Amino acid sequence: MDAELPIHQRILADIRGRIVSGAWPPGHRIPFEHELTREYQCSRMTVNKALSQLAKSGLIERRRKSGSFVKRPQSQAAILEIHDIGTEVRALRLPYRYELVQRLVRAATRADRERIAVTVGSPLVELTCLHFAGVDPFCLEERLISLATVPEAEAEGFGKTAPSAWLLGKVPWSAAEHAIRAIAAEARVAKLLDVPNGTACLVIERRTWTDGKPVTHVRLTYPGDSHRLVARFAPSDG
Amino acid sequence: MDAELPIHQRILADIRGRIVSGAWPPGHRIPFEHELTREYQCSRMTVNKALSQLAKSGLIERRRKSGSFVKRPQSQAAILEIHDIGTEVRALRLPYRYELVQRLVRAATRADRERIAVTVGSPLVELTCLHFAGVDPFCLEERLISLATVPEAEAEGFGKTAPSAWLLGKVPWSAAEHAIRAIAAEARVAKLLDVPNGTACLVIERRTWTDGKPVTHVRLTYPGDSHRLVARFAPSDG
DNA sequence: CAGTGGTCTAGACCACAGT
DNA sequence: CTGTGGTCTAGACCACTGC
Repeated sequence: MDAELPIHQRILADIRGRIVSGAWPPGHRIPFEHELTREYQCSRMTVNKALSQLAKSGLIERRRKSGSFVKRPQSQAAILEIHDIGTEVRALRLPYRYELVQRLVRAATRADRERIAVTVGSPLVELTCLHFAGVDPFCLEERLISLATVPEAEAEGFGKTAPSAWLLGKVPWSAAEHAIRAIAAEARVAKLLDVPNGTACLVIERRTWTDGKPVTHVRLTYPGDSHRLVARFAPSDG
Repeated sequence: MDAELPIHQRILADIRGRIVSGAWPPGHRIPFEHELTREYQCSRMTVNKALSQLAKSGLIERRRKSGSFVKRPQSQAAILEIHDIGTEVRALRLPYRYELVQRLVRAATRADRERIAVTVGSPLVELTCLHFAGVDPFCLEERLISLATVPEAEAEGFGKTAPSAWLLGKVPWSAAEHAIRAIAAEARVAKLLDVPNGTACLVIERRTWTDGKPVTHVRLTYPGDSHRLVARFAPSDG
């Protein structure tokens, strides 16, 4: 039947199947490693590989001297994939256009500290950009970039290149934090997005760090219900 | 300095650090296993454990005969944790209250098929519930449960127990799909949430399956900007 | 063909938590 | 103390792939 999976993957799949199907409910004790060793005719390392992975993915809990137990599903975790806006638009089979509305270089104010964790007075680039799908504004991007962390941003005009793409190629990797909420479009936002005042908008804010230093804060505002974020349940291991 | 990490975790952290810091850019070849074996004075299995994990978490790519290479960051993935509403409210240090507004048992209409993938005519429970934080409505829950998949739901009144908690204990595990968007509250929703008509609301819709069969569709509507979804970047391994 | 990673073994020692 | 999982070793064979 199966296409000759490695032993540890077979063990993992078997156990996961029993948990997912409900045959082994939360709290159920999984056979000890040495029992599985006999059952699958393999060494303990192989069994351990499977069980460690199940533990890491949160399906089971392992306790010394007691054994391994099926965990209660806890916080629903979903993987949210956040794509590049251009890619997003083109996936809708609409022509994509980027437009820089404003670019400022200035010193950070106290108000900026809530958006990007820099000290007051440290240099920033502030960008306002629009992303179009066809003729309609698809997304308003308001961004701060810390010049202390990314000094190269001072020389970049962002007239042609969208800042997200530029940053991806420039700043190596990072930690990030997302916040998603709904707002009513205020006058300035409404005008830029060409929608009536007070239109419900989806706002995604993302803070990014590299090596502990703040890189950028971006606020993406999507008008109306034109945009949906889709996430699938975390399947974790495989 | 370090608190005596296991060797494989030290290797993993070292390599991840070099990738995340940018010292090893995308495309950079990671030392071969046998090289790391010498560097860390450990066996190949230990090195392999670290590298396999890095590969599984998507930071590196491994190719036989060629070696292991730093991957380009691809689609930004963030882990979105979706907690139980009661837990959420209590985390805000507010008293939580659950209230059932309406409970119906009926046959699925064609309109339901967009929400929950059942055949027309198959039996459903339809629930409308409110979750309160203090005296204010915090979240409106509109839910369909497929009685074909979860027949026990017919006997449950949901007067005291919120359906999410009940389902978690009843239906084993599942696949799920989330959609997040912003809407303007229509009259009925606005009245239930005690907000003005047209208030921007955050809507989370979740479809759940078990073993390929549809379990439930739930629409959670959070008024105004009272609610923020927070996601952190997927750090994967650790 | 040769070198890489993928997998596996049959041991071992240790830390830790129940008894 | 005992039994569990956590980690590690020093080998081994194989599959794949680039030369």
